[in-house]
Amino acid sequence: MTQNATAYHHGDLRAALLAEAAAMIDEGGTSSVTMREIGRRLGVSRSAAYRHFADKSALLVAVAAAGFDRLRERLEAVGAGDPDAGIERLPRVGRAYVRFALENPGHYRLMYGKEAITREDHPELRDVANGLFDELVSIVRSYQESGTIKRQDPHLQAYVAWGAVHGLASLLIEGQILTAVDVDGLIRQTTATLLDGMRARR
Amino acid sequence: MTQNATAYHHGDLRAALLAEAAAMIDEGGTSSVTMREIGRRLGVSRSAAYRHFADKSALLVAVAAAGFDRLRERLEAVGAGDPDAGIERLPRVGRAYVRFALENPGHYRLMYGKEAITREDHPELRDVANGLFDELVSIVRSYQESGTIKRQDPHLQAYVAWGAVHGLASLLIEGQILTAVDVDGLIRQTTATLLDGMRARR
DNA sequence: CGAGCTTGTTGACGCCGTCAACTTACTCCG
DNA sequence: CGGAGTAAGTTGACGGCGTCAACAAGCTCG
Repeated sequence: MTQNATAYHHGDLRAALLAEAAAMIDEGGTSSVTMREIGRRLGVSRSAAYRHFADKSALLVAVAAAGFDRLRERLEAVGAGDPDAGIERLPRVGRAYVRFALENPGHYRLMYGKEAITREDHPELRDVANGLFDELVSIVRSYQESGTIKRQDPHLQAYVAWGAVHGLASLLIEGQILTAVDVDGLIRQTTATLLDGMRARR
Repeated sequence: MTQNATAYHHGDLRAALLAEAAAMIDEGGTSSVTMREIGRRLGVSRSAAYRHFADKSALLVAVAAAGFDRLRERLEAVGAGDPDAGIERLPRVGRAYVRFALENPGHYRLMYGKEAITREDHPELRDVANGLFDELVSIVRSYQESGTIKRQDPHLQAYVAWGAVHGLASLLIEGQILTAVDVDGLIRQTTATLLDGMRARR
C-alpha cells in the first residue's frame, strides 16, 4: 500500500503536503508557496516533498487537480447535473462558480492561470477542466431545447457565459472591484444580463 | 535633468530597463523577468537597475503603468472618448480591449492581476485603472440617456460589461479556449449578447 | 581644474529549487 | 525471527535569485 493514512514516518506526508500547499496558496498566493517553507510548517526537511512529487510544479498541479474536483462537486451539488432544474439552473451554477473562486482565490488563479502551471504538459488537468466546460455546454443545449435561449452555436454561447462569470470572479479576486459593491447583487446582475442577452424572443 | 535621452554611462538605462522588462514579460511571462537577466541582456551589471527603481516590484509597477497608458491610447483611438459614436461604441471598445490583451498578454496579466504587484501599495496604478473604468461608466451612461439600455445602476452595468470582456480576454490569454475557435466571432458574440442583455425593451 | 553628485560595479548575504549521497524505519520472505 | 530490500526522510552542495553596502567611474558646474 502506498498512501494510506498511517504510512511510514510521518503519517501521510503526501496528503499533508497537498493540504499545506493549498492553505498557503489561498493565504499568500502561489508565489508564497515554497518547498522549504512547506517543509518547515510540517516539521519535515526541505526536500522531503521530493519523495512524493517530482518537483514543485507537480505539487502545484496536484493541488490544482484537487481544486477542480472540489469545484466539480460544488457545481454538481447545486444542480449542474440536473436537467430538470429549469431556468434557475444557469444562475445557480454561475453563483456557485463565483463563490468558489472567492473562497479559494489562490486555488482559482492556479487552476485557470498559466503562470504557475504550464497546462499543456498536464493533460489530466486539461481533461477535467474540459469536462466542466462540457457540462456548461450541455446546460446551454438544454436551454436551447426548451426554447429558452437562441439556437446558436452552443460552444460560442457557453464561452460567452463562462467568460462573463470567469471575468467577474477574476475581477473580484484581483481586487479590481470596489469592496463597497454588493457582490451578490453583481453576480445576479451578471447572470440576469447574460440570460437576457441569450434569450429567444418570439 | 534626470532622465533625458543621452544620460551618463549607458544612454538611457531607465527607458531601456522598462523596454526590456516589457519585452520579457510578453515573451515568457512575469516570472521570467529577472533583475539579473535584464542586466545581462542590456550588458549592464546585475544591480544597475537599482539606481532607477527601488526594487523589482517598482520596475514592474512602472511597466504596468506604461501598459495602462498604451491601453488608454488604444481605447481612445477607437472612440471611447467620443460620445457621438452611437450603438457601435461599446462593441468597438470591447474589441479593442480584448485585442490589446491578446497582443500583450504578459502586460495584461500584470496590469489586472495582483500576483506580481500589490496594487494597494501603488495608488498611481489604482488611479489610472479607475480612470479607464470611469470611461466605461460614462459610456454606459450615454447609452442610458439615449434610451438604448435599461436605466439601472451604471456602475453595476459597467462591472458586468467589463467582467464579460475581461473574462473573455483572460480565458484567451490563459489558453482556456480551443485555438480552433474564431476569436473575432467570439468577441462579437460577447459584445452582442451583452448589449442585448442590457437593452431597454419597450 | 577639482568638489560633489549621479551612475554603475563588485562582494556578500540569505533566500530558493533541486540533486546525490546518506540514514532511518518499515515490510516481508525464508 | 532475522536479515535483505525498499520506501521515506535528511543533509550537503550547487547555481540562481533579490538586494544591500562599499566602492569606482564619469559627468556637471562653480
